[in-house]
Amino acid sequence: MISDDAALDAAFLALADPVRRSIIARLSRGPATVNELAEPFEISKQAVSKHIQVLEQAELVTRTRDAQRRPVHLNPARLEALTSWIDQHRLVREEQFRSLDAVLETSAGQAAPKAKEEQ
Amino acid sequence: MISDDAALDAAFLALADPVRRSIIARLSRGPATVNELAEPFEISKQAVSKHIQVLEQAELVTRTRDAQRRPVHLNPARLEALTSWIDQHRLVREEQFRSLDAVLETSAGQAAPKAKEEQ
DNA sequence: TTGTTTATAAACCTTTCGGTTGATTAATAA
DNA sequence: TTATTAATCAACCGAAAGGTTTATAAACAA
Repeated sequence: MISDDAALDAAFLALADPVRRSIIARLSRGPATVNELAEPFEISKQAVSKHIQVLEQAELVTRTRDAQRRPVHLNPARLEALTSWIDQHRLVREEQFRSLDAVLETSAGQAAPKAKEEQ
Repeated sequence: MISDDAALDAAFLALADPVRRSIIARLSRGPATVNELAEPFEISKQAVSKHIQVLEQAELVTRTRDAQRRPVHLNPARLEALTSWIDQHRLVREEQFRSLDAVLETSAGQAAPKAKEEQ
């Protein structure tokens, strides 16, 4: 389970690009080589290679070796770590919106409580 | 449920920053004003205001009005949309990694010559 | 009215991102 | 050996991100 800032930065940033998300979607059906992954896109193979490096650095994918090929594999554990982070902050209290004024009144009373940071 | 590329870009990008994730974490405990949200950080309030705009544009948060204040509220639905996207691509087959060569053999059948033999 | 609080806008700077092209490495095939 | 295939490296470019400071707007309090 990651909760490290830099690791979350890298992972969320990696998913913030349609090409990389598309690569993830492809890999969810099984491993693929760079050439295979590059084929659907109109950008250069080098650009796709860079995208894969971004995903790899975020540890969302791993790579193996098969002769000249460097097959790319999804790392489902990292994806799960992201849903885990999100779930921890998804706020259940549905009434929070309605009781806004009351909440503000209360929390503005004293100096704002030092945020506890994500964990 | 969002699946729109631009919306996903914006949402994942918004989470790819420790300040913005920290803001989300804070908001998961209830709404807050810009000043309250800015207090824990060493950056300027203007910078925090920009971060909030990024979150707002990604529709991860919404804003209301309370006199001079512009309270920020979490939008749990958007967060859920992200976990939903991830879950759709989280690949269950655990054996995928082991059967790499077989998979490559199959998918490379028409594109490449003879793949490597079993290890 | 004047002043204070809350927040944004505008201009600017530096770093990073996503893309390109051309050269290079590594493994394999002939 | 030479050629082919698979992929990366390196240098470069324009656009966007994240920060700053200064100035402005909007609501309220006196």
